[in-house]
Amino acid sequence: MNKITTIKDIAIALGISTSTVSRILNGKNTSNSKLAEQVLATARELNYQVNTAAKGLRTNKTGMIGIIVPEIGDDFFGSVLSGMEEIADANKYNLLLCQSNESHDKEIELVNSLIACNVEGIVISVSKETQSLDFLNPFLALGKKVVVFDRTLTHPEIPAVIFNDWEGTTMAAEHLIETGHKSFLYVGLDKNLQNNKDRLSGYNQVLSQSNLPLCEEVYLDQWNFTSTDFKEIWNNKYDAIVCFNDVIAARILSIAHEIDLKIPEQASVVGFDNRLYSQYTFPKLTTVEHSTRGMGKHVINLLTSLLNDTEIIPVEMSTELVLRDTTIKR
Amino acid sequence: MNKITTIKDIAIALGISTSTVSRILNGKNTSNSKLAEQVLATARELNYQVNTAAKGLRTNKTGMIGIIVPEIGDDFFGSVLSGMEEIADANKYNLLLCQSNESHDKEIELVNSLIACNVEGIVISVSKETQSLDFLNPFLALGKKVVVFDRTLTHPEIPAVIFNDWEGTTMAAEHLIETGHKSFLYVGLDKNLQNNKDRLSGYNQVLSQSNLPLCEEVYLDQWNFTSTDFKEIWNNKYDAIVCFNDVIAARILSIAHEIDLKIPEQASVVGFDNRLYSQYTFPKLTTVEHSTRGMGKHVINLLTSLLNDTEIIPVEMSTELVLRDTTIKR
DNA sequence: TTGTAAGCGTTATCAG
DNA sequence: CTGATAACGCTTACAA
Repeated sequence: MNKITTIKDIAIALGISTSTVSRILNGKNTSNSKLAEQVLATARELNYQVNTAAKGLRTNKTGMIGIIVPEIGDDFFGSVLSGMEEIADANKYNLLLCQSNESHDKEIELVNSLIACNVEGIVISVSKETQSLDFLNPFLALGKKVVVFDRTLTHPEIPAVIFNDWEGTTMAAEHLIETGHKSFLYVGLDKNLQNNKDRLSGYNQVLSQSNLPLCEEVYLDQWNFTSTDFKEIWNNKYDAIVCFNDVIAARILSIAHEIDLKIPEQASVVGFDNRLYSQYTFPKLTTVEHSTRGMGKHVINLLTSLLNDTEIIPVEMSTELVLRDTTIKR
Repeated sequence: MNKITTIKDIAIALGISTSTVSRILNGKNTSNSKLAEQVLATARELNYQVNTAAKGLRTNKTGMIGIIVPEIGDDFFGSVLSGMEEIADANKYNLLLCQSNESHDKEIELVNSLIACNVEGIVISVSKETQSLDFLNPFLALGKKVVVFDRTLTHPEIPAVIFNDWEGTTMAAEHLIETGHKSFLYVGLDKNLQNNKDRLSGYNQVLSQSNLPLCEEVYLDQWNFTSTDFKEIWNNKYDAIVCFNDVIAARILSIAHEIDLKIPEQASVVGFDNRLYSQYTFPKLTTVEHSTRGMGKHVINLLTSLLNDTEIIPVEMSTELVLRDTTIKR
């Protein structure tokens, strides 16, 4: 079993000191390019890899970022994570991945564990239980940085990255009203999420400008509501069903087949997210698209610029209405 | 800005040595429970968190596992990752997440970066380009452990975790034959993937036992094939279309609406994976389910037992046929 | 049981 | 430019 190569091995091989090796490896010896070449060559030869733990111990820079999301398996977070990894990798940061399983206690535990790992920063999307970001104060007090995204709460020292949800639903509302829709049912997930408020208010704002009644609101468990539940809610009262996200919209389409509710003939349906499967529903789902990978990229950009006082590279986080087959002119 | 608490701070606060603190924190001082209590209390009070980098430097145990997948945003890997995180967390391991973007060069780079982070083990699902696991030999030579999953290649020292894909498609084939299907089209993604061979051979084995012609095979890019492409392939020749996965099956259902191919009346369709959206297609997709989270759990179980010489806790990785509406009796 | 001291791999300081 | 030395936070012989 080989031992791992250290700078000491390189130093011995060339008969020089570890400090010189370290300097050259870090590009801090300007002249003496001949020696530099030798060191680099030997390093390559021995497949030297810096020990980031030792380096971090000395410099207090570990190049690690902690990620806390409620559920990794959720395809929304998966897509955001993918964008995060891309930018982190480009900036030589590593991601330590954790899931809170929607538990606030678990979040607190994870933050401590990330402190233990000496991460430089944390990006987090909070659990449903979480009421405040104050539990991150001990972490901030260490001079570390936090960015909160998607599921956010306000905190004086923590920047938040969210979609402009309001803009997205405004576009959807305008389209629906132009095509003659008059009575809106809004199907949400959790009344208190900031996202929910933004999406709902986008619809309501346009409705009120057009002198139409505001959305009636109903909140359902996205995985478990039944067709009977929905039939009663629907009750032939609405010509537009606007949903918090595509999961809910897809379930409604599925239920519509069961209760013989014709979409889009009897009611139009609009989702939110433009998830992969929204093009596989029948009819194909009209929805609001925003760039989830773009969000992930932006979050890590923001954090790394916080960590290094560098400029933020703008990332497109556009929103647009994707018209498919669940909406129709009335 | 607070400094982080170290064992030194605790030692000073109580007027004892750091070694004593260390021992107590690691549960190595059996008696003198009074002192132990004091240490623990002070640690809690100062919100002490062990510095895992320093600990790892000394003990060569970092508690970190590197994960390399081709694409984090893929919902299959997302789900596997979620299972991994659960077990890793339960065993006090942290996960370092990387994506190869299907590039073998990137994989090599990532392994080096994981060596730099001093991970104890790596779990990897290889890129499409990867032809051999030999690039992991330097890592293995360091006495570290590797487990390969889902997209696997054989290597004398690396255990592989895969689904029993053969079993799954065997069940599907039996069902289709019992319900009177006679001519099979297999739609795959990449002829060389081991998964692909297993799934295909599950179908073919049952067909040959039943004296029916084997599947005709066609391989398509899961995101980009067109309805014209498919119409030509289909050409009214098959009564069963069996697919490598649900993504392909969902696209075929979507295309079927366009080219006026009636599913399941003209042909039955079977997917593989039971992904979330397979219940949102129309008609709802018949598919083979296997536990992706279960796979993730099993992989980390296996790796941690390799690392600690502990026993492997069995995890259910069952396969079953989920009958929905894309198959019919002929 | 306790403290002293050395060392894990690296980098920063300082003297030459 | 280079090398000796100390230090980062922690664990572990070894000695007391």
